[in-house]
Amino acid sequence: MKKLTRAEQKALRPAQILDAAFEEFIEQGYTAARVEDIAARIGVTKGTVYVYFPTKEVLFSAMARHIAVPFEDVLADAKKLNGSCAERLRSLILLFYERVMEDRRTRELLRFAISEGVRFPQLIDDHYAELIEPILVTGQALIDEGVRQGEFRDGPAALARVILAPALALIVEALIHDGRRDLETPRYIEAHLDLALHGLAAASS
Amino acid sequence: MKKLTRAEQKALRPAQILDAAFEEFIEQGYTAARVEDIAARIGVTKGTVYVYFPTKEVLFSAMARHIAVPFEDVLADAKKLNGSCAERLRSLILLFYERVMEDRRTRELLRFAISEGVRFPQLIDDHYAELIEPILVTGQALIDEGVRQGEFRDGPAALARVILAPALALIVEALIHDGRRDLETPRYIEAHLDLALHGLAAASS
Amino acid sequence: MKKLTRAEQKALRPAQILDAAFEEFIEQGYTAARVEDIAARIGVTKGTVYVYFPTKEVLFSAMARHIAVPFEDVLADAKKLNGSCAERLRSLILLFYERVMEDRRTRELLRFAISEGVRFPQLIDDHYAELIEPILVTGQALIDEGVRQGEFRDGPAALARVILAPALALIVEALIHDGRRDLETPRYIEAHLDLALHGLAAASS
Amino acid sequence: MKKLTRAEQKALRPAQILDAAFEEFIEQGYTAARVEDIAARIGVTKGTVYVYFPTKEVLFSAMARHIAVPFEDVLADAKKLNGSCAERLRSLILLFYERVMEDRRTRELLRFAISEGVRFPQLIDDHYAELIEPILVTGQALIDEGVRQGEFRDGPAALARVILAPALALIVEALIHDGRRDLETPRYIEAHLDLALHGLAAASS
DNA sequence: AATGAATGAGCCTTCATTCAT
DNA sequence: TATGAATGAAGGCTCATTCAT
Repeated sequence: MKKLTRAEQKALRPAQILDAAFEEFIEQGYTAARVEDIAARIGVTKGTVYVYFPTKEVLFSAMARHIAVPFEDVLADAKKLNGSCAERLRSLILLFYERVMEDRRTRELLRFAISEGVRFPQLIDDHYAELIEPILVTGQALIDEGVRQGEFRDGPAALARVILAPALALIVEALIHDGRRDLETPRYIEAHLDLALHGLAAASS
Repeated sequence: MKKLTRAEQKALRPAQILDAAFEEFIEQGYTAARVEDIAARIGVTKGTVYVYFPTKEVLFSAMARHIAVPFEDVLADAKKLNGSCAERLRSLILLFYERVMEDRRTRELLRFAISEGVRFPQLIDDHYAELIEPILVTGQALIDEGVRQGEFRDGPAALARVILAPALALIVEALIHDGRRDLETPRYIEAHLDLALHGLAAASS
Repeated sequence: MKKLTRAEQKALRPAQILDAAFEEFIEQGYTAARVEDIAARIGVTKGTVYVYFPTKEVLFSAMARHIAVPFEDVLADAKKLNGSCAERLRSLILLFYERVMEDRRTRELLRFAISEGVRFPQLIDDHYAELIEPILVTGQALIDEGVRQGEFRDGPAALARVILAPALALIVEALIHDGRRDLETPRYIEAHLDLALHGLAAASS
Repeated sequence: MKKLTRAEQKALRPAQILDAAFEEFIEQGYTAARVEDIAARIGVTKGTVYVYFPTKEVLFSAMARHIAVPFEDVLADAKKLNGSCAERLRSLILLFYERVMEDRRTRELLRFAISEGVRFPQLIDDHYAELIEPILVTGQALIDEGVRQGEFRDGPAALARVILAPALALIVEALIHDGRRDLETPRYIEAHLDLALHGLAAASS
């Protein structure tokens, strides 16, 4: 198991370093994190990190991109949903909870967006455009379709950002309490779905 | 106006330092902020900061408490609301937007909760207990009253955290985009109110 | 003796540091010299050096300017010379040996010009224009005057750079052998004067 | 041309490395030069350099010896000179300009003698004994012969170091200005020859 | 109360050198 | 012979903190 060839080792190193960097940056923040501690997490010395990443800043950016990758296929899955608009909206919300809220890596990505945004504005804007915006666009398209079909009522509430907001808010609560408090996630999600679907429902329902 | 006695000067110093610290900590984060830059903001040297605060950590905690003060009277105002439960809920939500979302200082307090939470967990927990929890309790009490009075339907949606979540989410969006993008706040708030009130409304309404 | 006030100490620091830097840069060269060793020479820590000079590069430039100062009054003295042109040329050459060749600080300045010129071209050019050029101009004026007066013969040899060259060459020998070999300075100077004066002498002399 | 057998390649490697080292050491100085950059100049990696030279220090010494080789036959040519002593001295001086002053490699050797002398005193002393001293001895012998033959006057000026000094001084000027200034070499050489020959000429001439 | 010179621990980054491939 | 991943000892520079004035 421990016997990897040099070439194999090398191919794995960047991802290893990035994963270690993720943990260290989360725990300490960009400035307080030490390159040496990142290296130590995978049993190498700091020189090795510099073989792959020229500066701490580049390492951070690369780490952010690396972590964001799995985020991308949430969208792919969102496109495959079936059923009435209400059913599909419900599924979209649930998908968001499962894949974003419940995945530590994407959750922590939001922490970086908030805490290191001043230092890496470009990074944040790119991530927003690539990850968040498409989900909002998908959600909005779904809502608009529901309105056209008479499933949802036409009114100001038909705004995807607001409909999905409780999921974002729960991630924030999770980041703030960081395991020190019970979020009552199942009940929260149920309330969210209930509010969204009732709030959007056409008057005759 | 500029002529303050030494005694007056002295009485103001701590608040001055705390305000300067707030700005610097926001822009740089706890670790990257420099005591010397905080001092420079009010035209003194770093030695002066140490006259009032023994360490950078203590300074940060004091700053957080100092910034949180105006937050407290949101609650007082919330208690004075009149009208039907729906009207009062509406007012409570609007109050939250006006006094929290729109106030830079309380908004940035949330940034600290997210970015420095690992370093100052006690601080975060205290703030949550003193500031957020009472508002949620007040909101929940209002909703529960509405349910008892038949104004609101009885169901899972009747959860204050979810009802208020869009306001929290908008603050987060504000922190992330930091002025680089239009949040469409008025439309967002309208949608939030519309969703909350329709989502909670009793069926016969 | 050891009792200096803070203010006095501070006023002396820059010069102290610059003198220490001079010694260290000579012994090690710019790149190999360590700021910490410079500081240690005057019994302070490296942080202190950075209180006065923001980078090692700036420190080096400041040191070069500091060392070059005494150089300047060689020129002033050169202007005061009396006697025939031959006597004044003789005195100028001797002045150069006494004040430049025999002064360790100006001698080492030439080493920096040669060894660190690639790194600090501006510095070298400035020094050349301020220190060497005026001496050559003075020497050339003297020679030209001698020619006009019939004291010196008119010919290609009447070129100050060549007439003074042996002095420069001796400095170079001194830098190369660095005390490991006897330069026979008195005999060398005598030969230089003899060559210059006979070489320039009008045919009839 | 580009097709060399491995064996040929191998035989050339050391010289290639030494040439590359020469360039890099000139541009950066011993300490600042990087082994990796030396390797890159000939399209290999630093490991290769270590195959041939165990340390950077050894590499530097080897480079100095390698560069000095062509220097040696200046002497051989000097021995072949014909004509009167004045003619032979003239030729010797010109030979020195052509072969030393005008050859970048030997010129830069002088820079190393001055800048890295403290680090490699043995190297400098060896070079001096092998390269400079013989030339001075040859020059001195020639002058002495001229004196004996009545061609040159007997006096202090008859010192080879002083007679040849302007050539050394011009090399130094070349090193200092490094192409940023016109040295007026032809005129300078003419002046040098004129001064030397007039300065040494017997009184009756 | 305010200053700012001085400290020294600490961190990012570099690079000569090693060695398994 | 050549490679280049990995090491680890440095070294430049920063900054929280101290303290004499």
